Amino acid sequence: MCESPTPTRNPLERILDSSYELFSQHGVRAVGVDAIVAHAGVAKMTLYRYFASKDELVLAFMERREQRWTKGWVQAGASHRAASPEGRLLAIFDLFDEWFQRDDFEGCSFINVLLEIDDRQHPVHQAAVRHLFNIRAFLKHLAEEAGVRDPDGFSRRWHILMKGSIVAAGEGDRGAARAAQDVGRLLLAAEDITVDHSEHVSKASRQAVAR
Amino acid sequence: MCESPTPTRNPLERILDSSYELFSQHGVRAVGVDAIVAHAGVAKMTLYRYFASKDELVLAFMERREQRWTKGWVQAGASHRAASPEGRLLAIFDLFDEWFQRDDFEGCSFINVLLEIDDRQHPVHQAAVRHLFNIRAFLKHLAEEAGVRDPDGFSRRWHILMKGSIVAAGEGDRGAARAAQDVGRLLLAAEDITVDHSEHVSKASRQAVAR
DNA sequence: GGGGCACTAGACCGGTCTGTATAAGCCCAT
DNA sequence: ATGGGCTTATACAGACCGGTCTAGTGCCCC
Repeated sequence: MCESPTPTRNPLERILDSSYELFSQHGVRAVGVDAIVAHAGVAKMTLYRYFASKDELVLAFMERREQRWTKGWVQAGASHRAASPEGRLLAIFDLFDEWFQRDDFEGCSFINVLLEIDDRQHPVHQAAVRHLFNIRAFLKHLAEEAGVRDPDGFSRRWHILMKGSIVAAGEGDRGAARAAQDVGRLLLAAEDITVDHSEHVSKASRQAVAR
Repeated sequence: MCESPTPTRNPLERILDSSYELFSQHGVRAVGVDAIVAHAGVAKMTLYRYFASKDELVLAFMERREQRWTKGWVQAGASHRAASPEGRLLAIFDLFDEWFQRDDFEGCSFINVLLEIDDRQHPVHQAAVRHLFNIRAFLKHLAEEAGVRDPDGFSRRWHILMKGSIVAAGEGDRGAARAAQDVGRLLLAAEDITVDHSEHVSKASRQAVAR
C-alpha cells in the first residue's frame, strides 16, 4: 500500500535523475542509454520520446549539472560561507576540500566531457567549453568586486587552480584543495599589495587556516 | 625501386608508432585496435602476437609517452632551457606555451586516461596515476635543488598549475601557460622570502620575463 | 631446396552500442 | 464504456567493439 513517498513518478524526471547520477559518476561515454533506462525503470522508447538522441540527453545533463553543481553548490556555497569577494573565492576551496574527501568523488563533469569528446566541432564538446566559461564568469564577477587589476586574467588563473586541484583529487590527492587554496592566497596577496589591504582576506584566511 | 627511406619496416614499431599517434591524439577509448592495425598497415594477428590485450597495448603506449613526452620533452627541454632549478621550473611553462599554440595540441595523455578509465582499480587507471606521480617526482627534485621548505607540497602545487593550464588549453585558452607561469613566479617568490634570496631566481625570472 | 617462422588477409564470434519497430497495457476524459 | 495518448516490454537493425581462427605468403637459414 504505502509505496515509497513520491517515487519520482514522472518518467522524464526519472530519466534526468538517472542520467545525472550515472553520467556524472562514470562519464557520458562509459554509460549507455540502456543503463540509464534500466536505472530509471522506464522503457527505452520513453527516453527517445523526450530526447532525439543520446547527445541531446547529454546536453540536458550538462544543463542540470550547471544548475546543481555550478550554481546550487559552488556559487551558492561560496556566497553563503563568506561575505567578501576574496573570502568567497577562498571558500570555493573549502567546498572542494570537503568534496575531495567523499568516496564518491566524481570530478568535474565539464572537464570530463571536454576530454572525452575530443572533437572541437562537436556540440557536446562546445557545450562543455561554454559551461566552463560560465564558471569563469562567476569568478570574474568576484574578481571585479574584489577590485583586482585584471579580472579576466585573474579568473583564468583562479580557474586553473580549481581545475588543477580537481584533476589532482582524481589522482587521489585528498589535500589538493588546501594546496590550491594556499596558492590562491598568494594570488590575492599579490593583488592586495597593489590594490588594497582590506581585512576581509585575513578574516577568510584565518577561517581557512584554523581548520 | 627506391622505396620510402626505411619505412619503419618493423611491424612492432609500426604498431607502437600508430598507437602513440592515435591514442595521444584521440584517446585510448575512442581508438580501437582496428584503427591501429589499419594505420600501422599490419594484420590484427600481428598486434595480438606482441600484446595480449588492448589494455597491455595502452600500457605500452603510456610507457612510450613517458619516454617521449615526460622525459624527452618536458624534463630534457626544461633542463636545456635553464640552468637553475627555479629557471627550469619556470621553463616548463615556456615549453607549454609553445605546445598550447599547436593546432594538433593533444593534451596530457595521463590526465586523459585517468579520466577516461574511471575505475580506480583498473591497471590502466593506476598506471596513469603512476606516470603522473613520476612527473611530480621530477618537480620535487627541482624543488629540493631550489631549497624550498616543503618540496613535496611545492611539487604538488606546481603540478596543479601544470594540470590546470593543460585543461585550460584544452578549452581553447592559448594563454594558459603564461597565466600559470605568472602564478608559478609568485610561488617561487613566496619561497625566497622565507628561505633564501639567491640570484638564480632573479636571473631565471629576468630571462623568462624578457621573452 | 626445403623447413620453419613471421606476417598478411579476411572471415568470424559474441558482445555492446545507438536507435527503431511493434504490440500490449494503463489511465483519464469524454 | 470507450476511445486516445502515454508508457511498457521486447525484439530487432546495423554498426562497432575486442579478440580468435584459418589459410596462405614470403623470407631466411640450414
